[in-house]
Amino acid sequence: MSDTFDADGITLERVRDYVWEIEQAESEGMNVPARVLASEALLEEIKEDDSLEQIRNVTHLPGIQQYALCMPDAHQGYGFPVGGVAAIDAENGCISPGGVGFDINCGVRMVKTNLTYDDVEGREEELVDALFEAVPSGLGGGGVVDGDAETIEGILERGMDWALEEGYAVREDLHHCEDEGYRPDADPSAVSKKAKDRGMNQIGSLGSGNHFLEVQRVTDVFDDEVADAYGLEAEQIVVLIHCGSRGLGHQVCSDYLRRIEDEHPDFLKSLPDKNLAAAPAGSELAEEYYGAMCAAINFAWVNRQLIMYQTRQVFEDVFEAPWEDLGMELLYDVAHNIAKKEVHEIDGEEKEVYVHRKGATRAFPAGHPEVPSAYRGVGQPVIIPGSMGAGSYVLRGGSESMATTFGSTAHGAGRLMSRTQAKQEFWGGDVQEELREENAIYVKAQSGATIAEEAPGVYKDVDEVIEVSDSLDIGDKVVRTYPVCNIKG
DNA sequence: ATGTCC
Repeated sequence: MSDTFDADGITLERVRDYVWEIEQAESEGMNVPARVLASEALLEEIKEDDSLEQIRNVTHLPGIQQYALCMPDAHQGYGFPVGGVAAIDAENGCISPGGVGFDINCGVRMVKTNLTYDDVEGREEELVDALFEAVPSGLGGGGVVDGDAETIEGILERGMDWALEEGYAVREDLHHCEDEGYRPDADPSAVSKKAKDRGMNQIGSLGSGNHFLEVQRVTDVFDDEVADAYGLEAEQIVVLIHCGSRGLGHQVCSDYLRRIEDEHPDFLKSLPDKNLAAAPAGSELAEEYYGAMCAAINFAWVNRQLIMYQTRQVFEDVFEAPWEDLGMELLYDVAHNIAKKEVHEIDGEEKEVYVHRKGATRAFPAGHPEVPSAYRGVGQPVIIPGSMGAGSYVLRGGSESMATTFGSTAHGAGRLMSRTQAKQEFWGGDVQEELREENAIYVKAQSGATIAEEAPGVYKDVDEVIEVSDSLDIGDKVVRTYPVCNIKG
């Protein structure tokens, strides 16, 4: 077992199993070291793109605490790597839109059912067609709800509370959502009219890219006690919904990147990559971005709620029973592109930090006060989608997450290649046919190109990613699922 | 991710 890993000019030292460190070079402007949580096999893949340079650049941000982190699914992104975690002093540091990502509150929710695979097998096409019909997907406009200006304000201001008031949610849905589906710091007045206009006709829509709705079956139970607390068991049918804040969140990110360039040019010039653009903590711009981002977070939660609402209707039609009788409770909804003010113990003292999780999932452990009461005894559910050919995992927040990763773990399998490269390697129709004939997985998409971009071979091995999380006790395996049918943009 | 460039 070697103690260093040479990644083409960047040297990583092994701290312990699955923990690698890029030493802090103060002369180069690094404020802290960088850490990468990965097996050697994953590190071999991670080193092939710019992730390691990017995470080293992140350590230059003023006020960053302890170390910048790459989760095991890391790949290169815009400024920050996707799969990046950075905790930055909320008083004397900064907040970075690039550390959140364009798709603010991209995230995942899992809906349970009391159906088993036997109930669905042979009816996949009927189900996938009905879901495709009921859930708007693809680029551009068209949502479940036709919004006006007042609707948008309500959603941005109140998040899932809006959905409850309007009859799209039941109270229990809010309890099974990170932050109860509502960020009180949201400031709709900090969201541009252009962003609101883009969101207006996208309320309740999947979007494109890696976003999808997938019916799955539970294939493996790793922890009986926690699975029982979550209400999950072998052969059970569940539904996974993966999407974000659509054009609205994208526009918020673009607007504030532009304003940082205009209003803080000197600060920007001091950073190694202009795509790391950050607003100094305490500045008016930092407050406005935080308020706008929180509003976009609320929008994304309503978006996933409306897609779940439609899913419940579809199951009622197809399986001819009220959704309550079908056991279609929300297990949990997690955000994986987000920055939040949180208090963490750092060097023995409690400190308020902006925890940036860009392609990383909150993974709070048992006993944490922010874990909903139903799950507080075992830790929060962490939902990690794999590719449409691999299946997904439910983890529980692990005992070491607070000490190791500011309460975070991975968010997916992580890409192995760019979308452009994926389209050269795969053809959508072939991928779709192979999944159906060899794996009995029914995929329906607006665009063949999207299927190629999201082909299973485009992703890292989700089992390997989860092994790292489980071994480090930051997110522990509870159940694994396998796809039944999938709709996407 | 995204009305894949204002």
